[in-house]
Amino acid sequence: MARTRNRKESGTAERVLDIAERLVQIRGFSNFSYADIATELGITKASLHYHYPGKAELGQALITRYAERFSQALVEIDRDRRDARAKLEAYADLYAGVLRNERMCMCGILAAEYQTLPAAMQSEVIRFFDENQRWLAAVLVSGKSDGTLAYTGRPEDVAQGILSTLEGAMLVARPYGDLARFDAAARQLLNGLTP
Amino acid sequence: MARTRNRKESGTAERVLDIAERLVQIRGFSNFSYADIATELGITKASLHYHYPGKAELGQALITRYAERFSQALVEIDRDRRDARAKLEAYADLYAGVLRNERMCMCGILAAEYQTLPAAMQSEVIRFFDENQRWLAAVLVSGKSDGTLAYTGRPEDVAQGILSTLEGAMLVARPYGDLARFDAAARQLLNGLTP
DNA sequence: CGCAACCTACCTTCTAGTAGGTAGACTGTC
DNA sequence: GACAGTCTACCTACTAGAAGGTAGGTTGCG
Repeated sequence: MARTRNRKESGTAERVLDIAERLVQIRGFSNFSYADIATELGITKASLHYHYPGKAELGQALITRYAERFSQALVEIDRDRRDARAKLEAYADLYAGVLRNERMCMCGILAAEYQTLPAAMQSEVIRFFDENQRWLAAVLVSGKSDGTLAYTGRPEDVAQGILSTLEGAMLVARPYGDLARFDAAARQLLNGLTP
Repeated sequence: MARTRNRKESGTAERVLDIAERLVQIRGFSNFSYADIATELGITKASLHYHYPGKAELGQALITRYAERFSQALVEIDRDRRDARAKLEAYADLYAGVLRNERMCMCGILAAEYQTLPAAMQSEVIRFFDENQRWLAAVLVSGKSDGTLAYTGRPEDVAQGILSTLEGAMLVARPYGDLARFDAAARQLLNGLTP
């Protein structure tokens, strides 16, 4: 068992994703190449095609892993934070963490290049947003119950407003290289949802 | 005078900008080529280089014209709308108009590809955001005076929050092709600023 | 003529992607 | 336990096409 494990498990395929993920979040999907990854990893482009037959497949794998990790983070927030308000703060902090690494949310940057993305990636981007909004809507509903959040209108609409604001705050803050800019927008958002 | 006008003034250079502008706002700066413009215009790539020596120069001209038009629109809002609240609504409607044409705000999409942009374009993007925030901050201040707007904190921070929210709402709404999605976010934003 | 606005015909570099090969580890059979 | 075959993870060497860009020629108007 241990033998089968240490045969590989160094996981070139996974390291490819790590590098590609960073490149996407900084430069965008169409602004990095197989050559960039190959150079950084110290293997050839051809080997990359062995792991991911085409850039479209690599892109899909990228979003899938990103979305899974994000989901896990949401589960952990649900587990660790008591009230809805604290959950929302933790959610905003997820975004701040990405920005702290001088990156943009992957699906945010992919939304910008949406029209040029392979179809499979397009639907995965939508799925990511949908899942986030579902989670946020649930938090908003429970926040109204436990009295830690206040808002008017449908929770779905408010959820989508929260997502938009945070994505936009990242988008605009990054050219300035200014985390405070994001924090200000996030605080303002939370203030608007405080009873 | 009329003679000098109709010699050219059909303005190939201007038509190049029109086409490039549309392409940038839909696909992003690095996702269109000189060949795309040349084909659509019915001239050769080489002729394009006559008008704009390189893509960097074209990009700069693109932002400059876009920013000028935006400034004009802001002047018109100042002229036509009485109170600050109405100005803010008109401002949000500027964004909605862009989205109605199935486009993204040019500087929003350029912010996403910021790291790969020529330096000259980078600073023009920043200038665009700065100018918008200055205008918004002024509106917020006058809104507090005339009692049509309410907010806490520094007007500069609130202004940057408004910009972020609107850019983010466009970014997220476009993959869905759903204008209502943007409107919901905009209404929510304005509600939060209502006394 | 002189110049603006185009053209043809290139060039280089980068792009994703392919064909075909190889070292070495693993598996099944006698 | 040895041999044959297969699989994994890489390699070299290549392709076609698209990218931005250039040199130098042509055309037609004032």
